[in-house]
Amino acid sequence: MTGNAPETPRRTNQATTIKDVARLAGVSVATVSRVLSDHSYVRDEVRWRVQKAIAELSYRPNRVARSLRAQRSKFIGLIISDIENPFYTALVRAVEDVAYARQYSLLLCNSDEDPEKERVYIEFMRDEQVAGVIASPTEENLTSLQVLIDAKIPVVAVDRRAKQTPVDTVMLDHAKSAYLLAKHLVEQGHTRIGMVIGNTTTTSGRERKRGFLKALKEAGVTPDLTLMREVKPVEEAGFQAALGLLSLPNPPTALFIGNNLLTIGALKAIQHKKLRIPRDISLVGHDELPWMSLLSPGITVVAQPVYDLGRQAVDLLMARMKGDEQPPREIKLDPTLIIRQSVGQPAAFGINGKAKG
Amino acid sequence: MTGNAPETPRRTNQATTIKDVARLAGVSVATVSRVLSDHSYVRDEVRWRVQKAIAELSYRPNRVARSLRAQRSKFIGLIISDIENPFYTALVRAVEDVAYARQYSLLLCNSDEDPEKERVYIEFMRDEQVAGVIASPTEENLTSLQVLIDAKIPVVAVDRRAKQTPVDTVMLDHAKSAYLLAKHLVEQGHTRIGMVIGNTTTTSGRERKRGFLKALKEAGVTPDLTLMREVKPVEEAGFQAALGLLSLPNPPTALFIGNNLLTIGALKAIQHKKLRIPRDISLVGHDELPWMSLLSPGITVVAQPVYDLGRQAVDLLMARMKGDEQPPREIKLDPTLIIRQSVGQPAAFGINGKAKG
DNA sequence: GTGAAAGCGCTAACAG
DNA sequence: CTGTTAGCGCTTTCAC
Repeated sequence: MTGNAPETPRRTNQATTIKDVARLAGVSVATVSRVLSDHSYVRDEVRWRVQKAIAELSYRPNRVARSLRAQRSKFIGLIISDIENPFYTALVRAVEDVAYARQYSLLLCNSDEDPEKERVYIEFMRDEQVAGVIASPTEENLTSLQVLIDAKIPVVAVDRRAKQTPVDTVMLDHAKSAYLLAKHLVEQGHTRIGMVIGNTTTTSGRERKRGFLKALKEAGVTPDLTLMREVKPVEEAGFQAALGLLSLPNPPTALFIGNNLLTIGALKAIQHKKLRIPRDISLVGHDELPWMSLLSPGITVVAQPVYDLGRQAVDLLMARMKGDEQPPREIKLDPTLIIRQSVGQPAAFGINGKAKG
Repeated sequence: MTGNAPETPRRTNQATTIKDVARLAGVSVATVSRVLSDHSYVRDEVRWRVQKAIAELSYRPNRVARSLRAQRSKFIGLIISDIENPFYTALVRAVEDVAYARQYSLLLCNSDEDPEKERVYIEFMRDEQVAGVIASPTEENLTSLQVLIDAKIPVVAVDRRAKQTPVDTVMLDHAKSAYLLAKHLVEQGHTRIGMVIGNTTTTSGRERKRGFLKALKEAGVTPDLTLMREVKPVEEAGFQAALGLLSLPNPPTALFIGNNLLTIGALKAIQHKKLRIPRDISLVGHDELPWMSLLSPGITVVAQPVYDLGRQAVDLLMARMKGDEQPPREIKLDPTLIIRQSVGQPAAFGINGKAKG
C-alpha cells in the first residue's frame, strides 16, 4: 500500500480552517482549539464568539491534521477473511454499531484467507496509525500482528487465535460447538460420519476438529481418517469434499460440516446426488443463517452469538486503547444447538442401496 | 463524529521517520522524499544509499502525514445501507478487490437506511479528506452528498440514484428486472398479484414498482392497490407484509417480492401459513442468493451483476479522481431472469380453498 | 542533483 | 484565561 502515484492536484476552494475561525472570532487559534476540546477554560463571552464563528463558517476540524498531531487516528481496523461470509458480515455489523456509537469508524479489510494480503493490510494499519485493530487471523501462527504490537497499536483477535502474539481474544468455544454437533450425530446411532471442515491452520478449524473427535471418542466410535476433509472454507470446496465423500464405495451415513459456506456446498452435493435428508443421509452444520429454517427438512446447526462476539471484541479493544495494561485475556462464548430435522437414523444399507445421481 | 475526547497519550517508542532515513543515508529529507516518489532525478549512488537506509530501518512513510500534505487521503469511502444484506456484501467485495489492486483502502459505513446516520458519515468522509466516495443513497432526493461535491470529492452513486446531486450512477435496470419478474407471473395467468417492495423513496423501490406496473398494464391486468405493500427492506417487514397479504379475505395467487431480505421474510410467512409453493401460492423474488437453489421448489428470481456494479462504480470513481470532468453519466446494467419452479398456475379457488395456518 | 525551508491544520506547552 | 510558537511527518518550491 505504499503509494507512489504522483501528487493529486491541490484542491482549489480551500476549506475553512481553524485560522479562519480564529480570525473571524478575533481570537487566537489556540483559543478556538480550546473551545473545540472543552477540557480547558475559556471565558464565556469568548467561547460564545468562537462558537458563533464556527457556526457561521460551518467549520469542521480537519481530522487528518488531528490524527497527525495526535499520532493516532480515529479508525478501528477490521481485518476479516471473507466479507461474503454471513458470519463475518454479522460481525462487521456489530463492530460498526459499537464503533459508531463511540465516534470511531471502520477501516475494513478483506484478507481473503491470504496471509500475504493480510500482512499488507496490517502494515497499512500501522502506517495509518489506527487506534486499534480487530482481526480474524488467517493462520493461527500468524506473525505479522507483531508489527502492530511494536507500534503500540492495540489488537484483538476475534473468532480465531493468534498464538504467536499475545493479544486479547474473543471467540466461540469452537470445540464445544463441534462436540455438540457430533454428539447429536452419534446419539442417533451414526458411526460412519463424514467430516468437512475449514483448514486446521486456523483456530476454528483445529478446535472444531478436536470437538468432533472428542464426541466420537466418548461414544466409542473410532474416527475414520478417510472420511475426514480439511478444505478452504468456501462453498465450492464444500461441494467437492461432500461429493467425494458421498461417492465413496462405502459412504458415510452422516455429514458433519464445520462452516456455513461449506454447508451450502455440501447441501448442493447432496442435491446433486439426488439424496434425501435425512432418509439417505444425515447432516449437521455449523452456524445458523436466516434462511436455514426455510429448508425442508430444516438443518440442525449450532448458532454463534455473533453480535456479542463483535461487541466484546470492541469493548476489549477500547479498554486497551484507554491504556489497560493487563495480561491478554481470552473470552470464549457458548454456542447454541438448534435441533431441526436433518438427522435421522443411519440408513439401513447406507446410500449405496439407493439410486445414485 | 467530531471527537472531543481528551488526547490519547503520545506514543513512547517513536517510529522511524524520513528524518532518520536522511540522517543515516547522509542526505536531506528532500532527497529521501524524492527517491520515495521516483518522479524526480536522484543520482544513482545516492538513491542506492537511501534505499539501503530505508531497508535498514524498515522505514515506512507515515500515511497520515502524506494525507495532510496532499490534502487527500488514500481512502475510498463506501456508504451502504445494510451490511447484512448479501447484495451489498457482494458489492463491498467487488469494491474492495478493485480498490486493493489500486492501493486504496475502504472506509466502510453502514447507514442502516437512516438518512441522519448517512449524513454524519458523509461529513465524516469530507473531514477525513477521502479520495472518493461510493454511496448507495438512503433516499433518492438526498441532499447531503452536496457536502462532498463542495469539497471537490468525487462521488459515485451505486444501486440507487441521488437526484438532487449530479453524480455518476451505476445501477441495475430496476424497472426491467421487476418487469421481467411480473411478466413471468402474468404469463402464467396470475391477475391477483401481491407486491411487497422496499420503500419507494429509493430509486430501486420506485423503479421496481414502475416495472411491476408496466408488466401488469401490458397484460391488461388492473393493479389492485390493496395488494401492494411498500416497506423497509428487512426480513421482518417482508414477513409481516406477506403475512398480511396471505391473510386477506381474498388473497393474491402470487407474490412479487422486490428485495432479497423481503423474500426471506415472505417465504417464512408462506411457511408459517403452511402454504405450498407453487400449488397454493406462486412467488418470484428479486436477487439471486447462493442458497436459493437449495429450496424446493427453487425460487424464480432475477439476478444482478453485482460484481460488475461494484467494479464499474470504482472505475468511474477513479476516472473522476484523475480529474475527469465530463458531465455525470448513468450506467444501467441488465438483470438476468432465472426461472425455477416457484410459479405455477393460479390456484383454482385461491388459497382460501385450503386449510390455513 | 541536492539542500533549506515553508507549510498542510491542528494541539499543547509555555508565557504572560 | 489567552496568545505565541513549536512541531507532528511529509512534499515541494526555490535556490544553489
